[in-house]
Amino acid sequence: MEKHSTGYFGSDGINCDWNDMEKAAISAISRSLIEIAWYFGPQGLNGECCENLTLPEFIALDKVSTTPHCAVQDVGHALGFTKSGATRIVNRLEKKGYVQKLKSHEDGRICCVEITKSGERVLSSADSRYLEQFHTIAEKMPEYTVADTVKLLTAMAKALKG
Amino acid sequence: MEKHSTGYFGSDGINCDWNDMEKAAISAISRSLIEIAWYFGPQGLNGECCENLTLPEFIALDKVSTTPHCAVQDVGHALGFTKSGATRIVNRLEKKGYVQKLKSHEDGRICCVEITKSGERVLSSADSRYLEQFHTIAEKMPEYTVADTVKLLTAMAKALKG
DNA sequence: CAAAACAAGTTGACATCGTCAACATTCTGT
DNA sequence: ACAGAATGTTGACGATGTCAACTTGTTTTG
Repeated sequence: MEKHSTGYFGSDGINCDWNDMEKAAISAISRSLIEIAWYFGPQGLNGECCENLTLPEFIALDKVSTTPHCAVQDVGHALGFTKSGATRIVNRLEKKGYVQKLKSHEDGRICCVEITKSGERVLSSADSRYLEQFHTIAEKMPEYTVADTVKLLTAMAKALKG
Repeated sequence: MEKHSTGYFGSDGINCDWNDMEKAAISAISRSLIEIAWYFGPQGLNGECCENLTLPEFIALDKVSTTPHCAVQDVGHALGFTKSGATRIVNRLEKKGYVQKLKSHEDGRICCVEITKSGERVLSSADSRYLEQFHTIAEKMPEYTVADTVKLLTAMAKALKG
């Protein structure tokens, strides 16, 4: 459970998963992770998930669309932003017409952010774009089926949250 | 080969890998990808690969360390930046003492960017940090061995470049 | 060989984007 | 009712990348 907290290069050979990999191969893992993160991240795909939507905006919009009575801070938490940053990204989405802000009836301090029809359209379009990208990549991995790749990535995403 | 170029939601059932997944599951893939990209990307890990190094800086430093006679623009290409942006990120690394610029002897226009000892140290430290993160995540995926996960991610990273 | 075209790198002006701190407004607990 | 806490907004700011114009050095071409 805590075996990695004191270093994963442990040379004692006990409780270490990395024994049979040389340092070079290990380093390759972090490069792969970064490669993937960079490719699908904020700078990848020409810096936009689809026309008119950056990656943080996509994530924010997704959060709004999947959260009933979504507060501004909920968006902030999804992104790891401060409440100030949350306000700003929600405002941007509002200016683009993808969300609207409504005062909550239960709590006057809270803004309920809701996705608009236009927002749903662009969200789905961005989704498609990512899927297309993924499909293209998956095709270049003949040693894996698409289903297997999807399964592992899904498990990994789930592990990130847990 | 070209089956996805006309849409991967094809309903004809021919040449379509997505048949047996509902739309929700498909959408989950792009969410997983984004989850991963966000986690390991520029905003993840507190916005720094390790103390004093952002993700673009890490990538730049890695490029420098693996490219003999690395020109400023080589760094730019690795990141998808303009030559102007490349100049700026190299300058930042230089100011931090992680690289140094030398005029090329073969071509007076070119700056050979070289990593310093201090740069190598921080690069390795950032590497470790990523590895640690990965290890933590991998532990939360009991259905896969670390080796299998590594293998797939490596294949995926390779596919991105190809 | 000289002039034009091209390529590498730098720089000033600028746009974007997120943080910090201070603030207004609205709840909550006692 | 009142102190304290929570939500959200805003001005000032810093970080970061682009664009266009420029300098310098190389290559091509007539």
